[in-house]
Amino acid sequence: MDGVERQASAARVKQVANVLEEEIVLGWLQPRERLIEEDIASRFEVKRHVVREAIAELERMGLVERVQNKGAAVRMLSPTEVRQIYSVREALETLAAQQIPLPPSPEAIDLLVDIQEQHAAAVERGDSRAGFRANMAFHNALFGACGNPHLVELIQSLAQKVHGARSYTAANPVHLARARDDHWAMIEALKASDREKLVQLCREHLSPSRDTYIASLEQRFGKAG
Amino acid sequence: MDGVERQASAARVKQVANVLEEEIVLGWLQPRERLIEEDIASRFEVKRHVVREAIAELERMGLVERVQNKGAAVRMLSPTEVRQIYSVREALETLAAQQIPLPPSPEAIDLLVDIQEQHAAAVERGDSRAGFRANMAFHNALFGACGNPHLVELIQSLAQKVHGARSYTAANPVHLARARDDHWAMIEALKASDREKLVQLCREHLSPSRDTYIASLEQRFGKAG
DNA sequence: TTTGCCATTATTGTTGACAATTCTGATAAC
DNA sequence: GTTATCAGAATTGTCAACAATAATGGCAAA
Repeated sequence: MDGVERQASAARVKQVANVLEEEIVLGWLQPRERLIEEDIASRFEVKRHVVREAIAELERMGLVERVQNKGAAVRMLSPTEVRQIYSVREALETLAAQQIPLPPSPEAIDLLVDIQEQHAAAVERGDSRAGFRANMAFHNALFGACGNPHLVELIQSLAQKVHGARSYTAANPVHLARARDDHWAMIEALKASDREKLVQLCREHLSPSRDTYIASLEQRFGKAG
Repeated sequence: MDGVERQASAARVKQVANVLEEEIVLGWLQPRERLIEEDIASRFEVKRHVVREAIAELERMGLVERVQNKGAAVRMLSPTEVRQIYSVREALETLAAQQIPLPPSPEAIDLLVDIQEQHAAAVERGDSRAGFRANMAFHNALFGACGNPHLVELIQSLAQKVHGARSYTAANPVHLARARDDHWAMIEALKASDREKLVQLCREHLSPSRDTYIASLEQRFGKAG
């Protein structure tokens, strides 16, 4: 028996994919940067076929682009794509917000407050990695309250797609602080059973990161795209 | 040089996945039925790792379920899941219908008419396989006109998830005829630039297959689930 | 200096063999 | 007759070596 219990391979695949996802989101891996299977394999101490599955997962999420015999590279989203994705996100997230039963259960509130305290702490100490995780957890918990897991799944998948577009905001203190405030306001709206306010907050919560990304993109590469 | 040009493996994976998808949808593969990797591999004359990727794809689509060391089996959707998925489908498809620019381009109409003629012909001669394909093509073309590929992608993925629930309707002449009539009506609404009618048609188009599936499921397994 | 070609290297794709696990059916104990 | 146990078969998971392809860099010709 090994000292460390041997994980099921499915779990290892997920783990590798998650770490790579974070590194893309946080901008440690730049667009166009290639993902070399063997390098990743040795880094995570897994076999190459595990890395292959993880990369396939990232491809499905839209974070990475694969070309036959040329491998995978971090994907670059065009401003148009970003706009389209955010447009659908807005529709789905407001839809979910409209379906959250009000008043929410005390447990749901407690969970959100719990997560949000972690998020606030991460923002406080400038830990963008923990901030990213807590942010994702908050949105999952919030929209999870709508009671339709399939809707939540779609929201998650769309959020994942633009994660790559968030490296510009995920490390920016101003945006992080703003997100934190938004989250607290959402919790207040839930407590007050103010659906209109909640929906509005969800909608407005999306714009800043979208606009920041598009602006920085157009600045770097010109207005085309 | 081979007589048949050798396909890229990515294409072969897709092809295998598509055929298996059809067989699940048409009920040739029953729920709980296992998918044996080697059998499939020899049937399609591909290597096992190709089959594995294809099955992983089906798992992502939600058509099969995988268990560690036990393989994949056709997935059974509970009535609750079906209801939840259709609820999101309705939201997304009406959303897309609302975004289709009116009046539509003549080319778009021509394309839809073209596809729909194939669909009608398939219904006429009772070819459920061709009917399934044409039906899918019609919906892709229709919602594709909304101009947001990411929205279309979500609609497709949701449709795929409940494909397995459609084996009851996909082979039923009454339902096929009804779908055919609905499609023609949609084309008419497009021609008339009658958005309200179009949206209504899209919404009502979904109910029959959902209700039929749920009813047959509850009849077979009782009202639980 | 630049450009085109070629050999070398780096990387991905494919394969078959083997290991680990689960399923099946027969046998024996109760 | 039923249940427990176990060997063998069937099936999935893992691996390392090999093949195929694309990237790299050097060298010669202009």
